This record gives sequence, C-alpha cells and structure tokens, in this order.
Amino acid sequence: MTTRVPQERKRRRPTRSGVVLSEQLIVETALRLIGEHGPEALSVRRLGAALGCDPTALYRYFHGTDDLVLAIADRIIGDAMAGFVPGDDWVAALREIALRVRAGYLAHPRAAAMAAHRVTRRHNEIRAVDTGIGLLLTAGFAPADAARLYLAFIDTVLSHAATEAAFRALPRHQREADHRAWRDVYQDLDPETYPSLTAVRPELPGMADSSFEQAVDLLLEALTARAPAGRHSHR
Amino acid sequence: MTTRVPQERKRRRPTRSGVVLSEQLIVETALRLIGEHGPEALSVRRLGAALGCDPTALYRYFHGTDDLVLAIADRIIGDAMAGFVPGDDWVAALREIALRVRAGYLAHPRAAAMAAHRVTRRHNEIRAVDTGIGLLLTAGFAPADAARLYLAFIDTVLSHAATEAAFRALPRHQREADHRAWRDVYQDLDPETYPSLTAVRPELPGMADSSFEQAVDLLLEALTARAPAGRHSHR
DNA sequence: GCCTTACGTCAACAGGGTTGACCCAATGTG
DNA sequence: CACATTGGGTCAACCCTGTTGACGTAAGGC
Repeated sequence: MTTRVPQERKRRRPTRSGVVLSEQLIVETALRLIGEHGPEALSVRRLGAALGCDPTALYRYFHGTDDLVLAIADRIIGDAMAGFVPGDDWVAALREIALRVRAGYLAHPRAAAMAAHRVTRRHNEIRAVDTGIGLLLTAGFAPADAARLYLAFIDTVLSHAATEAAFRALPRHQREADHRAWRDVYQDLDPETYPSLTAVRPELPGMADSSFEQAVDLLLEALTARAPAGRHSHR
Repeated sequence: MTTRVPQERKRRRPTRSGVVLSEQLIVETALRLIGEHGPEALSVRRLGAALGCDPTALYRYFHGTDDLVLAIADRIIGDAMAGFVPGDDWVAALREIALRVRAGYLAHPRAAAMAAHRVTRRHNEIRAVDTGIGLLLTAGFAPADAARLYLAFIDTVLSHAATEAAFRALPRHQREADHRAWRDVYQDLDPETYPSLTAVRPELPGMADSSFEQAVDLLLEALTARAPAGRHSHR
C-alpha cells in the first residue's frame, strides 16, 4: 500500500479486540514487547498480536518497518536525554551525555541495534549536538575544532553504544558463546605462537567486559589536553 | 541436523554442477556475492545458487548462518592484516592496525555490519589481538593496563568501522535520504533555538565526513600521554 | 439518515533459516 | 578387485518474516 500516513487522525476506529490504535501506543507497545519477551520479539506480526489487531493495520501508521524503527529511535533519544541540563564542568557534562546515550540504547538493545546506524536527524538529536558543541565552545575551542572534535566524540559514543546494544540483542546462546570465548578459547593458547596473550593471560576474562567508560575517559583526557589554556574543566 | 563439522575432509564429492565445495570456497563466494550483487544478496539460498549446489549443503560445512558469519568475519580480519609487520613505533603500528581494519570492513560493508560485534574465536582474530597487546607491552604498559587499554582501543576502532560499514550497507535510497536530511535540517536552523550550531555553521558541511581518523588520533594521544616514561613512541 | 472514506481485516505472495530422510559415490580394507 | 562404510549432496517440508491489494464496515460531516 504505502499509503500516505496522515499526521492527524480523527476517525479512531476500535480494533476487533477493542483497542484504539495510535502512533504513540504502537511505539510504546513495541518497546514493551522488546523489554519483556527479549530482542527477537519485535516483528510486525508479533507487534500486531500484542496490540490485539491485525499486523497489517500498522501500515496505516507507518510506511514500513524502517519508518517504525526511526520512530522508535526518536523515542529512545528523547527518553535518554529527558531532563538533562549541563553544569559548569564541560568534561563532566560530556561524560553524562555519553552515559545517558549508552543507557538509552541498552534499555532497548534490539531497537537500538536496528536504529543506531541510521542518521535520524530529528529534533532531539539536533538539540544534543547543539548542546555538545556548545560545551566545547565554552571550553575555549575554536568553532572549527569544536565541530570536528564533538563529531569524533559523539560518533565514538554512538558507535560503542550501538556495539554493546547489538551484542545484547544477540540470541542468548550466541551471546554466551562469545562471552565464554574469552575464558575458554583464549585460555589454552600456545605460549610460543601467542606470547603477548600468554603474558596477560590473567586479564583475558575481563576482555568480555565493556570498554565503554575506558574509551570515553581516554577521549576526554585527550580533549582536556587539547583544550586552550585557562579554560580547563573545573577539576 | 547441526552435525559436527569436521576439520579435515577427505571425501570431496563434486556437486551436481561439478563444483567441489570447501570452507574456503564458500566464504570467498559469499564475499564475492556481497561485492557484486549488493548487500542483500547474502542468504543461504542465494549462496547455494551461486555455488551451484543445494542450499542445505552448506550445513555440512557450517552449523548455521551464525557460524558462516563468523568465518567470513575472520577472513576479513585475515585479509586486512595480511602482510602487516609492526615497526619500532608502537603508535604508528596501532594506527596502521586501525586503518587496516577499517579498510577491510569497508571493502565488505554488509558482511562487516553483520559480524563486527562478534568474537570470531578464530585464528586471524586471535593473532591480531596478540599483536596489538604486544605493542602496548613493548610501550611499557603493565600487563593489566595493556589488556584493558588495547580492548578500549580496538573496540573503538571496530565500533567506528562497523558504523561506517553499516551506513554503506544501507539501501541506496535510505542512505541518500539520511544524507539529504542532514543537509536540509541544518540549513534552516533558528539561531536562538540552536545558538552553538549557528556559531559553527561554516563547519557543518564537514560534519558529514567520517570522524574515524580524528577519533583514532585522540585515542592515541591519550595512550601516549599515559605511556610509562622512557618508552615513548619514536615521534 | 445518508455518503464518503478512513482504516481494520483477510488472503496471499515471495523470501528467509533450518530440519530429517534419502541415497549415491568416494574411500579404506581384505 | 570387490565389498562395507559413511561422508555429504539433494530434496521436500515446516514455520518464520515483511509487504501487497482487495474488501467491507463503521465513523463523521452534512
């Protein structure tokens, strides 16, 4: 069909099971579905079943799966950044942005895994970019540097968060197999073939943990070092 | 079936169309398929057709799609790292690893998008990890730090590369729509609502470019700053 | 109370991964 | 050289997926 999806709906017709559909309700149900029944639960058919309507009714609200995904992504960003106000410390503010984005993604891994590599240049994201660049400007960076460096920072944060989300969106047995790999496969290695891995063997199980905060800290250290003198962070 | 996949095969029986299957041939055909007929071309059925065999014959070589994906990922890593020998400069070596990994992913965007967040547990991956950790050890880092910092470094590189690959793997119209949205959205911004973006407006067109190298440089700067004294990079 | 049309429903299609049964032929042995 | 073994290619089938076009019903404007 790919019918034009109107912005305002007046003829709200209850579904066979009595529910009245809406874009909001659909997005919220999709997120709830993922949260309750695991990452694989999101499909047009399951979503229809959860809503108590025919799966194809969703096509009256979204042009297709892609459209639905973008709507979900916008909702996630909005929820993650809700109530954020940057303080005086620009480094701390950037770190909080990073942690909020990550938390938002991990709250809905499957949706994030689908949407993270999309460029949803919508209101919430634009506002976040404006805020982030503003932080680097107040740190004393020249406009050109502020733009470039913020891009590097936020791209790293988004990429990391997307990777973590994608990992959590894997079916459980795959996730556990990957996790076990660092304990099992990497433990019994030939010392001569892999000398460096052998040297750090006790640390290998930790390789399964997230490196998100470590990477963010490294980036913020580099940014602090590059910041013009006299405009340092408050600590 | 999920039969045990043996490592050594002796009874090579030609397929109906005369081709003799092998793990190598399957992986190479999968990569060729993706390269020629676009990102969506990779499916068990299409792969079987391209090989001139029944699709289910692949299950004699791989336990399932997941197993095949891991094999493809390891192949990409192997190709990317082929012929790499680290020089004296550990910073330069890490940068080259980053650029090689990225180039390998971008050469097969769709495959990379599927495999980037997985742990392949295979030879090429293990060797790359050993090499990277070895570089940090020669830089003078303690084993625990070397492992943790290498993880942060390589995760960032992999995440960035995966994001770029995923974007290139999108259907053309989605990719172009995202690009257009970026241009259009930032053209008519209200200066009062988005003051910082307005301040850096001349720099915004450059925001569409990749921030990969910028992010890698920042990370390497931070690592250099943290490196034990007397073991600096050669420049 | 009628007419229009929005929108929920239904049936169907094309494509996906995965399976168990079948059976031929390549191999190692005598 | 002949035979038993079994690896592995083939086939049919199952259930999942997103998406479509036709259909009809009930809601709203008049």
